[in-house]
This record gives sequence, structure tokens and C-alpha cells, in this order.
Amino acid sequence: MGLDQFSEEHDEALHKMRKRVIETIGRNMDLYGISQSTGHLYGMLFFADQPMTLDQMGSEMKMSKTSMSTGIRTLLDLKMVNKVWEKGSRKDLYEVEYDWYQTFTDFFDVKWRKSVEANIMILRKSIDEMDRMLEEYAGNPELFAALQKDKMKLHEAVSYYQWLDRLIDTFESGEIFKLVPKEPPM
Amino acid sequence: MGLDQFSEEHDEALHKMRKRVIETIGRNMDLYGISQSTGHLYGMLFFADQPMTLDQMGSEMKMSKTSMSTGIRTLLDLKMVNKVWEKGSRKDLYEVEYDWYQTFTDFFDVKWRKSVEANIMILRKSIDEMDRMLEEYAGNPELFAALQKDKMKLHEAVSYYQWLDRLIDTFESGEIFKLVPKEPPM
DNA sequence: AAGAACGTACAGATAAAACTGTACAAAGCA
DNA sequence: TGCTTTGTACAGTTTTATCTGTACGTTCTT
Repeated sequence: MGLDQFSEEHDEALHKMRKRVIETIGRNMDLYGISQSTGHLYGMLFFADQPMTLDQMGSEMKMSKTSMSTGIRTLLDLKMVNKVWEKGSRKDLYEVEYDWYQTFTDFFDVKWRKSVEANIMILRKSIDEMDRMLEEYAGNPELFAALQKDKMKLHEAVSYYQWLDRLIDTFESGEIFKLVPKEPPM
Repeated sequence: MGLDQFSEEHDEALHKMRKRVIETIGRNMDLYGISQSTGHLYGMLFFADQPMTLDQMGSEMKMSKTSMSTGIRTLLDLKMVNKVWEKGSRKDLYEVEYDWYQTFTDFFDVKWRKSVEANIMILRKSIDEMDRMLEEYAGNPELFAALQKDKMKLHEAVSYYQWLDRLIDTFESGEIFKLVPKEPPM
């Protein structure tokens, strides 16, 4: 629906401005691993005056309902949009999370955290395996040296991921805003 | 070039371990907006004992030289690998940046910073335009209200991006390591 | 200066993703 | 309970990204 409530010629300028901002938001959304069209969907919702249904989005974006469904699901998973219930309607309504600081921290909590944990797990497993191999091939100097070199690399990788894990903790706890306040120090 | 120096049966286990870690690294590399195969290339380089040439990578990865070239260029742009000069060889040699903390901050400096700056510029431009429209359509209450609402949203977006800009500053300056030390506090 | 080796641009082929329409399950309404 | 509406699964199509081979410019060697 968007601007339907002001169907006059002035709206053209507002529409154009919104479109430009939406384009920009959508283009830079690949940082979050989101496709451009889902980024557009997000941008459109950003300017929406009230929560929207899938059908409304579909007609606004001129896209199929299925695409809207999958796009919204992606945005929901990243907590970039929220589901809103409105009594009397059995349609699902969605609106963007307007607190972008929250969106930022949620993004890292959802996407990066998962990756960090998976990596640490695999690395630990590999280090254990490596310890066994180090014992087994203690008599083969060359192989032993190669194993130790790899093991050191894996240990350093684990340290890094643990740091990343703690960094994400500070995002999630809001501690990061002590170091970098939302309001710039004048 | 990998394990060729130990062509015995024990190497199987080491190879397998490396492969698993490489797979994991490659899979989670999409956080950096990098394709899976470029992620594999990175993982392979991670375990390489010395800097490698494009041809060596090509034979190790069983991929075309062109793909190696474009993959390496991507990794170079993100400063995930470095070009190494070796006197006497006119081939380009590459090795991964083993300081992953550096890689992390470089990533934000390269990718996010660009995005942040582009967004702020577009938003400022739109806010200016909006001020003109607010004057022009002061007589149209509904449109005026809509404009003000949008303008507020844009202002909040600018604030957020400025915060992000300052956050990336703390990454780049290393100040972030004061809040989140590399060595975990025991 | 001529030749050889190296890296990349380009165009075509292959693989992956995004999108659509239909069909169907779930949930509210009569 | 039957009827309608809403959201999603699935298969097929379209679009986009990735990969390959050839051709060519550049640089180093002789």
C-alpha cells in the first residue's frame, strides 16, 4: 500500500526518495548474506506505515506470494523483522525491527555464533586426533614436525574463535556500548 | 604443495584431518561473502607449508588457473592472503594472512566501511531533499506528517551508521582489544 | 630483440540461486 | 461439519553466479 493514501502528484517525489533509499539499503544488504530482492523487501517494510501482510507486500513488490514468504522467513530468522499479531485478523503481519543496534547484535548472535561454535568443535576434534597421531608417528621425524606445525595452527585458530565468541558476548550483553556509545561523545 | 613430501600411507590420516578442517573453514566462509570454492582455496593455503603459486594451487585444487586467479584476487581484496615476493622467481606467490585478528578487522574496514559510507551519503542527501519538500508541502497536513515520519526514520538510520563507523574505528585502531582482550582473562 | 613464461580478459558452458504457479495442509468461520 | 482463507512445499523455469579454455598483453630471460 505504501503511499496509496496520498494519491496525488506530490507523492512522486516522496516515492522517488523512498525508492532510492530502499535501493541503497537493498544493495548493501549483502553484508548480511541476504539477496538483493529480500533486501528490497526489507527496505519497503522499513518505510511502511504499519505492519504488512504477505499479500500486501506481494502487490507492492510485484512479486509472487511464495517469494514473499521465503523472503520474510529469511528476515525473521535473522530477527530483522518481527511477526505482529493483530486481533481479528488471521493473517500474519510483519514489521521491521526498527532498533538497528538490536538487529546488528542479533545478526552476529544468529549467524556468526553458529559458525564460531561449529569451527571450534571441529578444531578441537582435529587437535585430539592430532595428539594421537603425534604419539603414533613419533618415530617419523618429518611427519612429526608437520603434525606439530599443523597443530599449532589449529590452536591459534581456536584462540581466535574464542576471542570472536567473547566479542559477540559483548555485543549481546550490550557491553559494547560502553566502549562505543550510541551517542557520539561531543 | 600439501603433503607430497610424505608420500606414505600414514599421510592419509593427516590429509583427512586437513580436508575436514578445510571443508569447515570453506563452509563458514560465506560470512565473508566468499564462495565455497574460494573458501576451499583459502583453507588449502592455510595448511600450505610455504607460499604457493597459481599453478600449484590449480593442481592441488584440481581447478583451472583462471579460477585460481579470480579466487586469489577476491582473497587479496579482502586482505585474507598476501602476495609474497621471492627473489629469483617471477611467479607470484601467495600465503594466507595468519593473523586472523587482522583479517577480521580488515574485513570490516574493507567491506562494511564502504557500505556504511555509501549509506550515510544517500541518507544525508535524502534528508536534505526532504527538508525542501517539508517546506513545499507545509499546507498538506497528511503529506507533511508522512514526510516527518520518514525523516525521523532516516535520522535514526544515520545515527546507527555513524555508530557502526565508530565501531569499525575501534576495530581498526585495535582499541577493541582493550574491551575484549585476545588472551581471555583467567 | 626474440622467445618463453606468467597472469588475466573475455566469451561460452556449466552449476547454483532465485522466482513462479500449483497443490495442499492448517486454521478460522459459517 | 463443510467452506474459505492463509501460508508453505514442491517442481519446473528463469536468472544469476561460477568455472573453463583460449587468446593476448606483460615481463623476464637469453
